[in-house]
Amino acid sequence: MNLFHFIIISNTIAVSVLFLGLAEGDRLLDIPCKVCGDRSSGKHYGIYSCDGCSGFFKRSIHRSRVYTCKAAGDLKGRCPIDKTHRNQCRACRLKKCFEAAMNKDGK
Amino acid sequence: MNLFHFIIISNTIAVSVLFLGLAEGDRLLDIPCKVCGDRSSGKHYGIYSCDGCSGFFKRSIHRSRVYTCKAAGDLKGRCPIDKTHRNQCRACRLKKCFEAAMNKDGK
DNA sequence: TGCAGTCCAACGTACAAAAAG
DNA sequence: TCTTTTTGTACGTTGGACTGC
Ligand SMILES: [Zn+2]
Ligand SMILES: [Zn+2]
Ligand SMILES: [Zn+2]
Ligand SMILES: [Zn+2]
Repeated sequence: MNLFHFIIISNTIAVSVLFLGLAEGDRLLDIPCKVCGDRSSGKHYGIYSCDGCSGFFKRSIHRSRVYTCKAAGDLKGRCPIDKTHRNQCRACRLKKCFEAAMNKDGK
Repeated sequence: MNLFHFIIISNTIAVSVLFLGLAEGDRLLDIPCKVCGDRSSGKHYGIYSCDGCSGFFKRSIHRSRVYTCKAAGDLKGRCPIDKTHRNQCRACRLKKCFEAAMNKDGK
């Protein structure tokens, strides 16, 4: 949180103004998961993400998973990842996790 | 944390600005944590220790924790305690805290 | 001032439920 | 059907930020 404190004094008047700025770490509710759009419960592995994507990324990393997208042709690697489809293709889900800048060390 | 306080005074106006900045050399002492070798932020419970070991010791003492090392045979009670392994065995971490002379009363 | 206590976001482990095979 | 794997929630732990003495 940023904190600035200004005191301005003229002849007979003193004004003290305290600014508290909302910064990155402050609690902001209802920010959706950057991977699937579901409701996030805060930051996980560097980005706002839901418990599902957070757990999926954690398991994939800890076990060094390599997934393959089973779609064919132009559809390959382009599976939709939202709350209802996120479990249909692990390859595309993990890809989207990385694209959303998820990382092991929480940035 | 470094703290700079500037006061600028002209004829009829004084401006006081308080900057709170995070500075590099501040809490980063050259003396490492005697338990895990991570950088310490000063003395905690009697010895130079990092925030992690300090918090771990505090929680263990306040809640009278008793941990058991899960290693077998000759390895029992000899788990390596450094920055990357300190969370893998609470028993050995706490043991090392005591061996480094950590104590409740900070002396 | 430095350090102990408090707070809490983010983490890891465990597990019931669901899905896969 | 049965067995194995995966999912996502629950819950305890970690450690950095903050408060107070
Ligand atoms: Zn998600
Ligand atoms: Zn796919
Ligand atoms: Zn330490
Ligand atoms: Zn051990």
